[in-house]
Amino acid sequence: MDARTEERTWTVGELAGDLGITTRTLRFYEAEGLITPARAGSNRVYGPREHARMRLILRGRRFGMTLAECREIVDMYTGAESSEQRQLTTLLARLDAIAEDLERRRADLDRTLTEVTDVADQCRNRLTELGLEE
Amino acid sequence: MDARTEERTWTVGELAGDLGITTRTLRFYEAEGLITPARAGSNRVYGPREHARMRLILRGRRFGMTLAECREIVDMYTGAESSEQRQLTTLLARLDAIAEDLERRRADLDRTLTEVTDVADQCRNRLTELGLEE
DNA sequence: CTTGACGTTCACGTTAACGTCAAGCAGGCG
DNA sequence: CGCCTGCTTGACGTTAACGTGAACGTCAAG
Repeated sequence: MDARTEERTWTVGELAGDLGITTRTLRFYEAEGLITPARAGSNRVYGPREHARMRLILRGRRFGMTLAECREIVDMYTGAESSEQRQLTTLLARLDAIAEDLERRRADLDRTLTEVTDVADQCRNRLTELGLEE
Repeated sequence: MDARTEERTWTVGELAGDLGITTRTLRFYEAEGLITPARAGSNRVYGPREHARMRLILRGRRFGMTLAECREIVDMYTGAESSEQRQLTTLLARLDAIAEDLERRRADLDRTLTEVTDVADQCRNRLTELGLEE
């Protein structure tokens, strides 16, 4: 019965619930060419591949990337194995650029984090002072 | 001549150029209550205080915060010294929540970064393979 | 005195990323 | 059978964060 190729599938509603988004978002992303689920008749069928792809996209969104940027990256991921030498080279360049950007963001975030915790510490000190004065 | 209180000032255009944004953005932020520059006649005059405030806001924006969130944070920063005990407590709670969020983002970013560098490494391996085969 | 380069306010336009109906089909259930 | 639930495709509405232009003031240079 070919049981080993039986992969889990999701409907729009299921996947949306699973990912914490709405069905509208899934359909919108499809219209924008970010995902291409299979069809059972007219109904969308999402497989594990689409599930992973969506998680990638959503992570991109969390980092403030536009949908176009998300698509670019996800396409690069999925096309990484099948690429020819020339494409691999340009892909590698893009990946390095992205990594560089991410490291900049990381440094930025670290600075912000220490600043925030510093202010929080000042608050704590001020509070203990106030507590001792009265 | 009270020279020690002479602080550097900027016009809209200067500050915009300095921060890499447009004058429209500065005026918009003012209309939204994020900054309140002084005036020389009808012209806006920005001091070091506004400059720093803007850098804070822009950093918030880089992290994908909305202007409302930026305002909240910046207001908290500047109001940190003058606050009373009750306000300090709620302020501290907010700061801790923000720090927690930032740490989550940081972990997320780290995961992404390692993933990207992993894929890049796979690319490099694949490229050296291709180089050896021919 | 006119020409630019800067500033001002007011107001409508734009884009991304969805939300929100509307109208209709398909299947299961009491 | 009627109803409910969940799917479908449009199509229009919405919000944030500015862009863009109009219409005007002001000051220094030529």
